[in-house]
Amino acid sequence: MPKISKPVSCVKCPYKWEYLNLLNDEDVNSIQNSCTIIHFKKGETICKQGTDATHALYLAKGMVKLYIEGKKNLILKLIKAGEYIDLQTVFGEKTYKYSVAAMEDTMVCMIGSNILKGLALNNIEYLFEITKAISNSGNYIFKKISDISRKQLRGRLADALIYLSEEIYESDSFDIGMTRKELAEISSMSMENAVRILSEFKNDKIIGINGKKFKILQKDILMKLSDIG
Amino acid sequence: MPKISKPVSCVKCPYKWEYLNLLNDEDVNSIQNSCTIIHFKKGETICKQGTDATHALYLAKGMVKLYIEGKKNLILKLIKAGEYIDLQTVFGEKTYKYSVAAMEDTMVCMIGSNILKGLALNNIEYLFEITKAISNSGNYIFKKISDISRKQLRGRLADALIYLSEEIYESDSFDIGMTRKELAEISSMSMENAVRILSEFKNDKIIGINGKKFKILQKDILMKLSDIG
DNA sequence: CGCGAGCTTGACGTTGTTCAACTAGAGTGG
DNA sequence: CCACTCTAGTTGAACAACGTCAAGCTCGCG
Repeated sequence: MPKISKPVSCVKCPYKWEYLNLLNDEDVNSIQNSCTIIHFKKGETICKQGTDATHALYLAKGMVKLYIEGKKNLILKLIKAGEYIDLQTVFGEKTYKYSVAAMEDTMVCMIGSNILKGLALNNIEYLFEITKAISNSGNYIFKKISDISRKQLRGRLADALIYLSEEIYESDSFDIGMTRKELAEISSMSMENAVRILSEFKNDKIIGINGKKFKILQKDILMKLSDIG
Repeated sequence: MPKISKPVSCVKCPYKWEYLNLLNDEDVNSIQNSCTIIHFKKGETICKQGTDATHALYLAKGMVKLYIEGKKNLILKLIKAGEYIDLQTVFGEKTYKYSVAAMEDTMVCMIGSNILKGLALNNIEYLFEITKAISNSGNYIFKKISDISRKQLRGRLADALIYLSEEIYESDSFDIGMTRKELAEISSMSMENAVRILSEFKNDKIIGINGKKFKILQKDILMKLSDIG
């Protein structure tokens, strides 16, 4: 079960949102009072598709996957520490359109939706940054939907590998930190096909694989595969 | 070529955005001064994927399609009069992630990005409504991506027909106002398959078709097809 | 040592795209 | 007014892409 606590000081918190300092002391205080800190273990569900959002979820530490559930899951994106997970559900229709689960041990700050909305309405620069964040988070989805609906297996898997390398781990060598099944769910394909194409890439010396440790050897080819789809 | 003019009065405009009255006179004035009205004919491109947004586009009259270009297009949604077309490109990263084209004769108000952002920063209720609009527009895309990535042809075409009937034309009988190719681009399939499945639906008396005039005869079956994917 | 979860590979059937041929209707120029 | 052409729509058949099923493998853990 998740471990629950209260923040000691939001102002001094090393994990705080970069725009928190746009708020005055009183407003930070009201965040701090309404905030609950929850620790999730790897695999635990943080929010569930179909339920209503009652809190804004700020990801202070760790990493989560945001995915759509169904007969087969589709992972839309991974989120790293320092971002709100779900602002558009707080400011728009309040039903979650997706589920979120921890990819590693994770620390989440839950702030009551009404508290956050209330003080956004009191501080326009803060609201402006929130609006920017929501906009950019939406923009990412456009790329995803176009990639998934048009590219074939190799292109989609290349996309996933580039995504992990550039956006998530920011290195050519990384531990994917997930199962083959999850990698397939990022690329919207069956687990077997993900494995098959990984083997192809390995045989063609495009990537090196050792268990969950991946190394991108020929990024130009991956890029090309992503390009031609 | 598009026909260009200036607004006479934004306050008295019958097509104005429903939240325009949150602004004070001075701010409405600055919108009116910076606004250019453009009339597009059916088929004309309103904005082009890959270019940078310099203006907010408000759709006063008509209907447009918002689509991602590539070897094959994917129509993400149709937008009816009374909405901004692209707020997330104004408030987030300013490169258009999609193209927009007129589905019928259309009237668009172009308002300089900086003007709109500037007065959003002066009027918090206005910004709040903008934030809500951006959030909900993003939420729609989540449904789309999950439908497209997981359902098969029949389910996706059923989705498109239900979408046209419920969201766009709000009737069981409607003129689709687009080619079979565009209908296929909504459902992310080849034009030939769209035609084939339409014929199936027609033979099974699920829908009636006469040229571009469609009539939904057995909505429950369409719903079921959408459900089982 | 045995068990189970995750991984790997091959074979096969299904789904969807592409190519090709044909039809109907709308617009054009003689 | 009639050929001509062009585009949208329609249908069939071949082929490629992808998912599913099944079998076996490996590694960590009790």
